[in-house]
Amino acid sequence: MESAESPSKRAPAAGRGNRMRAAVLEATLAELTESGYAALTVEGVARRAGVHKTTIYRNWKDSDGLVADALAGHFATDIPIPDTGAVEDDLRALARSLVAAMTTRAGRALLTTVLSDAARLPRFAEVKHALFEDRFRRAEPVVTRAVERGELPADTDPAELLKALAAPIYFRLVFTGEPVDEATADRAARIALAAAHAGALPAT
Amino acid sequence: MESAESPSKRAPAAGRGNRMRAAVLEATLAELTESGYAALTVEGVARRAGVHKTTIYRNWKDSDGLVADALAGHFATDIPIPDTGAVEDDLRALARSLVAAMTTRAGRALLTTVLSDAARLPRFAEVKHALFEDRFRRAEPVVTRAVERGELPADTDPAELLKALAAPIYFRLVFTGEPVDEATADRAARIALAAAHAGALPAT
DNA sequence: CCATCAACGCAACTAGGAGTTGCAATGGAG
DNA sequence: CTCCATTGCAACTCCTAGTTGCGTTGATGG
Repeated sequence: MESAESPSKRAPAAGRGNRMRAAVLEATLAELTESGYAALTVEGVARRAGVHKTTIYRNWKDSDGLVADALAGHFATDIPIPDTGAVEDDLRALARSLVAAMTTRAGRALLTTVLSDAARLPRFAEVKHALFEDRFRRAEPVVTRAVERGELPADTDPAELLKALAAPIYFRLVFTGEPVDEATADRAARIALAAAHAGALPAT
Repeated sequence: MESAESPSKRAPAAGRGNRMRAAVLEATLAELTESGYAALTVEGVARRAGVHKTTIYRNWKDSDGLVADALAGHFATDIPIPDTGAVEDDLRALARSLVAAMTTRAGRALLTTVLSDAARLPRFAEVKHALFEDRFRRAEPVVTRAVERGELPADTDPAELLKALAAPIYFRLVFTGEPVDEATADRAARIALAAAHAGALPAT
């Protein structure tokens, strides 16, 4: 998404903008974590970043673009895809990775932000999509391998199984507010596996 | 939660305040549905309700109290508890009721509001609790009856089963944005049932 | 090493919502 | 029909969004 170079002109000062950008995005995440999306102010971010608000407005279209950038950066780290040779272990590993990523203070707050009504903005929808669709697609081999090994019914839908795995974890995180730990992850794996074995997750 | 009567004074004009209150709460829901929580303004609500903003400030502590009241009112309608004699039918009925309640435009928008960072305020936490804990508790007989009939393992945790039922539905609603219909409800019932039969939902 | 110019700092705006206050208008209970 | 609680209204203060013009700075090419 970076703009093309204009070779006739002098190169724009390289490190300065990047430092500023990093400071602002970090400050945005911190503000979101502490106060939430509805309470976010550009001036607050500017103060925390040690930057003037005009600088922010010159680099981001509006505060939503800023938040979207910050979230995209934070959730850019991919979850490792396990391959132990046993579905149950793989699913448990996936679930535990998810739990670990979402139980940090920042993870919770930023998840909340992604789910807030900001989600009606296209930029946020993209971040959300990357978080819940693309990530899941990357993990699908875990299921297809298990099917090939004969551990799961042949018509098991990989995406559906992964959603059945993630749903109980996100549900506790976001809705009931109950503690979420490795036991939660293991239980989610057990539920998803039971559903798959029972043939409750057929490809449509 | 109504204030105690003061018998020595004249009775406060009865119908007026109630009409105003209803108009304001309805306007609040409409604004939330259209624009979301972050974009909500007291003046906007006042305009839509045909009321002056001072009136709102005199009747509600702040805009959060207003939103909390509106949400509590909207979600006050309870879901009917089925008792068909067969767990599978009961669970399907519960799931379908949930889907019906949450797939209206207002239902989606208000669910989003409950999940927004407004949730860090105590008033919203109460609404959320009523929505996700109390409701579930009311539905627990569906599970206990099934256990008594021998349809489910004796150590099945009612709350866990109901959460396993609701989780996939909410997950699609809130996270992936996929369409949610009766087929989704039926699949959720199948997943929850498979997990229960497999003994994956034991009481802790 | 240093001049240059893009990017940043800064002040001063406009616009609008949050939340408050004093007073006038009104409508419902008695 | 009267009275007074409640609402309408205007005029505030304070804060943030977002913009503009100009002065300042610092990284880079020469």
